[in-house]
Amino acid sequence: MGLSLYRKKRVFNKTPEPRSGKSGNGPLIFVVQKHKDKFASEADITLKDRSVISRKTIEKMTAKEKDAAKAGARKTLPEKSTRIPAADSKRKTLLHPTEKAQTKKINGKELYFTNLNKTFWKEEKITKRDLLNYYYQVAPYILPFIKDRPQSLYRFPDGYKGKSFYQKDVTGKVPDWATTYLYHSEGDKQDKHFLVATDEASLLFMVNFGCIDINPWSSTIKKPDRPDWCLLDLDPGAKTTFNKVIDAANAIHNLLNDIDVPSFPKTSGSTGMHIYIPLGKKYTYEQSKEFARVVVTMVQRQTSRFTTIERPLHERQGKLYLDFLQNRPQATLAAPYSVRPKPGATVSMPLHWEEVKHGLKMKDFTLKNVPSLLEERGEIFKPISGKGIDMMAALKRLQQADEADTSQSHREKTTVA
DNA sequence: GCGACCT
DNA sequence: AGGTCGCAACGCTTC
DNA sequence: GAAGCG
Repeated sequence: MGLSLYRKKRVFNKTPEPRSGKSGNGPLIFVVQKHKDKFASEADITLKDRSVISRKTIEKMTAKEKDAAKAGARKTLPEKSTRIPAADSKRKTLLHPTEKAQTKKINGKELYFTNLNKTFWKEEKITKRDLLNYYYQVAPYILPFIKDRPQSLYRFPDGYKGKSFYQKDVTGKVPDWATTYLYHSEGDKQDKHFLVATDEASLLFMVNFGCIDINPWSSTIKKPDRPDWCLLDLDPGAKTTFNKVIDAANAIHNLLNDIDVPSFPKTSGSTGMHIYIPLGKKYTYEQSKEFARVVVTMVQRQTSRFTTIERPLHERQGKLYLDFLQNRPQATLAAPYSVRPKPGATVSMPLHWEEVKHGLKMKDFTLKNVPSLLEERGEIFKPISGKGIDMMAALKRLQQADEADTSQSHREKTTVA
């Protein structure tokens, strides 16, 4: 329960017209209503979006990006990054370069690695051994974001183009030393168990099991109802360029900056981007989802030319889908530093916001270059599992920003008129 | 990838 | 001994 | 009530 925000009435256009820079899309829509628990002291919040919220910053941003695109180069800047000694170049490869199977002791557990010579990416000549070596090298970086979290296994026993399947229930399929998490599905009385990642051994076990990407819950088994972070998933349609994804990401960043909410971007490794907002295990999935709904709704209205929050594919018209529904129990997204089952063995790569600009390419980050990149750049995603935002304060600021922009748009209109 | 269950 | 099979499932939305 | 979506 908790913060419940619902659509009162859908008024805005399903296929919004290209904004000619004049008016918004009409009155809103959302009412954030208090419920008796967590936010009992808060008054109802009504956003009357005229959808002019940060248009200027968007336009500014777009101009800046044009310059940047002209200038070419993408600069990186390690600000506050953490070098993780264990992942420095001293951390060598895990596996023998030619043996097709091999036993290794990891975290005191015997792991039998199989089919090491099997090709997982044909074009790039990447083998299962390469994949295991990759995760061994980045284990110190990825583990904080998967540790103690139940995993959805997405298995590709024959490489990224081969037959694949999802697996949640691992009852009887994993070694005795593995940690699992009891669950029941539907009206099923049968005991089922998620695999829980706990350490390097469990990570490498998953990879040997055919998992190319790692898909953890947003919460840990210690507090399964309280996600560490809120997720915004930018999922481009077929005819959306990656530069548009970048525009939308920056629009989200600008809005969140305006309300003092920290956010952390990464490439998805597939076609889109993911943005993380730290919640510090303070809120429910429901609250996280509704917060995300407000944010993407406001951003969608600023960027209605090329984004949508409509779920049915045919409603999207090839636009960039701003997905906030991943903020629910048991939903997963590829973890930071996860390889993806995609051409080029792309990696879901955490970025500095300054890097999120035109010219950035998904294939800038792959299994081949990420380990050495990490040595240079260090860890930058730590804050996503740190101190969380004050969601109520953020919503208030969101409303204030909304109202300020609304009245500003009125002023502009009357001045012009 | 691998165990369960057929032939 | 070899072949085939199964291996997720939930909230939301529209039809 | 079923079927699509992620």
